[in-house]
Amino acid sequence: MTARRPTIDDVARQSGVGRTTVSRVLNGGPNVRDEVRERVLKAMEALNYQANPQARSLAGGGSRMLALILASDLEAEPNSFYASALELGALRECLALGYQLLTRHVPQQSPDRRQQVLELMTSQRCEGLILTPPFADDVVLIEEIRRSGCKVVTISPGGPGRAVADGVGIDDEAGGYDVTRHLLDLGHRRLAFMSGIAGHLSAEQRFDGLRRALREAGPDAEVVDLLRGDFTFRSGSVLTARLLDQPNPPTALICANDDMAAGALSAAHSRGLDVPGQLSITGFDDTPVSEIVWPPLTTVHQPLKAMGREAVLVLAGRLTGTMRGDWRFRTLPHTVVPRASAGQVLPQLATAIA
Amino acid sequence: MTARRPTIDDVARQSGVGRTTVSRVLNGGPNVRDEVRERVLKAMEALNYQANPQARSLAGGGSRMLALILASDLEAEPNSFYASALELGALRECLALGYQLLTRHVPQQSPDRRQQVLELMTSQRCEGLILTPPFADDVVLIEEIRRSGCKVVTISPGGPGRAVADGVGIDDEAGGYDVTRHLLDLGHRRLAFMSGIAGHLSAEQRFDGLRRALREAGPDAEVVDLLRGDFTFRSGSVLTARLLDQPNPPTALICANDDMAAGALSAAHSRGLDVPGQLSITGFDDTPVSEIVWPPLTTVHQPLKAMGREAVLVLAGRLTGTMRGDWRFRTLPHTVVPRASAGQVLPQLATAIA
DNA sequence: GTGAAAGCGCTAACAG
DNA sequence: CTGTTAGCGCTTTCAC
Repeated sequence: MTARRPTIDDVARQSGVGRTTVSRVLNGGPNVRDEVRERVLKAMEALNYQANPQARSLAGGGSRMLALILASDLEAEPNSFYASALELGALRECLALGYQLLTRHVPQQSPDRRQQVLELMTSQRCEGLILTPPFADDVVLIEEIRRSGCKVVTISPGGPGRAVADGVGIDDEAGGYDVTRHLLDLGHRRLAFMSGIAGHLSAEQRFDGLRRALREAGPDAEVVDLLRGDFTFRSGSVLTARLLDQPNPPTALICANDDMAAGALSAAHSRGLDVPGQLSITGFDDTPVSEIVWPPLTTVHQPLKAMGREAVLVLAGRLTGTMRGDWRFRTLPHTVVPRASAGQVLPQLATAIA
Repeated sequence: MTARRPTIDDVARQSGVGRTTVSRVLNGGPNVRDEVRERVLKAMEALNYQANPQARSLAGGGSRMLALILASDLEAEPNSFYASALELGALRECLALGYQLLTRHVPQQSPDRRQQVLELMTSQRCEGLILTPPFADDVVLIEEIRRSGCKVVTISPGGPGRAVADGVGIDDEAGGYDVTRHLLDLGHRRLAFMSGIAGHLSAEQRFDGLRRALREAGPDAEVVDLLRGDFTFRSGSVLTARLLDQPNPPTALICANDDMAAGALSAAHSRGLDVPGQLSITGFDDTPVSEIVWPPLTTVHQPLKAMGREAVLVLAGRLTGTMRGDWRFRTLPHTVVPRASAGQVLPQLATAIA
């Protein structure tokens, strides 16, 4: 029933060479005459041959398996768009380079989270791992992974991660600065910031950028509230509802990601607040969420697909030895995407404050 | 550097038995004294042994690899939430049962889409495939997969798929019926329906349900428009904008999924239309999108995680031989989730029509 | 340049 | 009940 797949020996026989030679052309090895290589390639074509990855990896050749590790919040819905975009970018590059990509969500609060990552790595014989925050700054984990001979690249490492592995990401501090400037330019002076979980260092840097922008803007601009969310829609809506309960709320709320901004929007709507008329809200990431909500979110675009692609490229470079030397952090460009959720401070609000 | 992983022989030596015996306890085989099994288990524990899946699969044992095939629209953003929920449910069950899960998005319009699925299957040595629409109704594909000795289970097959493989899903016709009844009960009589791509048969059945509900409701209830979308947010907003351009629009719009409903909502907002005051909108699936938008979407809950879980269970049953006999379709319960996007027809609108 | 031989870690007959 | 013997398809020394 099951048509047996052709093996390397079938190709060898068909092309009248030894098995080793086939293996050589398969792996782009040296010491094969062009004429012979040609012949082997033709036989592969004819037989529709494809190397068996299991056998290959068992025999000691690389497994050509990479893994993308994403943090998940056991009970909260995962930030699917963020994950998908990263995955898509990585996947495309893997395809182009002939790697396999495994994507795994690991509960970030789990006490054995490191163990889970390590287990995936060993059981699947991964050659390279892509770590997203907060794993990207888990120096201990990174060292353990490397000890097993696996390459590591981090997405958006906050600082510690950059010292121990290659990394890819945007300049988060500048992103926070830029979106804050955008709001300041619109006339806002009373701002609130909603951060994500504390371990997500690169997101924390967005707040550093906000502070820098405020310092530059002078003493009349201030952060009236600092809310600690967890990147979820729910936290965004709950915290914003609480924020709006207080007297003299801010005129603008900067959120560390789009999901929380969507939650903030929802809370504003439930109170019948006009956005951006009475409250401007901004997100971060520019995931599809920012266009799905109403009004569409002003946000900071992060080139997630490119980041995924770049991560694979780095891994491949380290694996093949093309890339050598010190850890490198590759900064990709970000942009503020002005949409309708952030607007000018209304005159009466501005004067009320003055 | 790289600590060599313990092999089955290490375990055998350590526990003083033959390699085969270890293999047997590994695979839960019969013919092992409890005392010996105990001893072997202890040795595995002590050595922190984990079977090498590559070797296992190469040796002819099952690869224990399952794959979830999702349709993607090359250029459109994927319906991430739908995919994630299905994946999460499947993944959890896989973990429990000791299977690996591979998730792959395949462009549904690609001429070689079947080839892509088949290639993934053979290259990864999958033992079972979970097919989502429209692949779930691709009888040719299903037969080809089975010919390779791989088990198949479909998610939401529309009809053809049910005749050739096991399936899991809700009663989509009833779902369409129920949400339509909900709207009729709210007083709506002029309805519009937005469908997804034509090949997605189970989604088409939702429309059958709508028609049944209308027939029951009598002649004054009617479908004033039938829009053909493609399940994306964009198609939802574009088509709705067009719909609202026409004179005498419907009072309610039933969308075949949440993403299109979100798009519809967005289009309504851009025109300053009150939802649900002037237009009620409903979605389908109850993905997080339905809570992210404003007002939250009335929708039909589809137990996606349970569907993913159930699919793996079926595959496992067929693989182990626990489940035998004819293809079975397992219907999971759905429910209408009333939220704020659908409301009563306003008196003036009702009379305007009368 | 090329091929023969020796495994990688495991499962699956087949004997005991 | 348990162990022995062959491979699964490939990469890798190491001869030629």
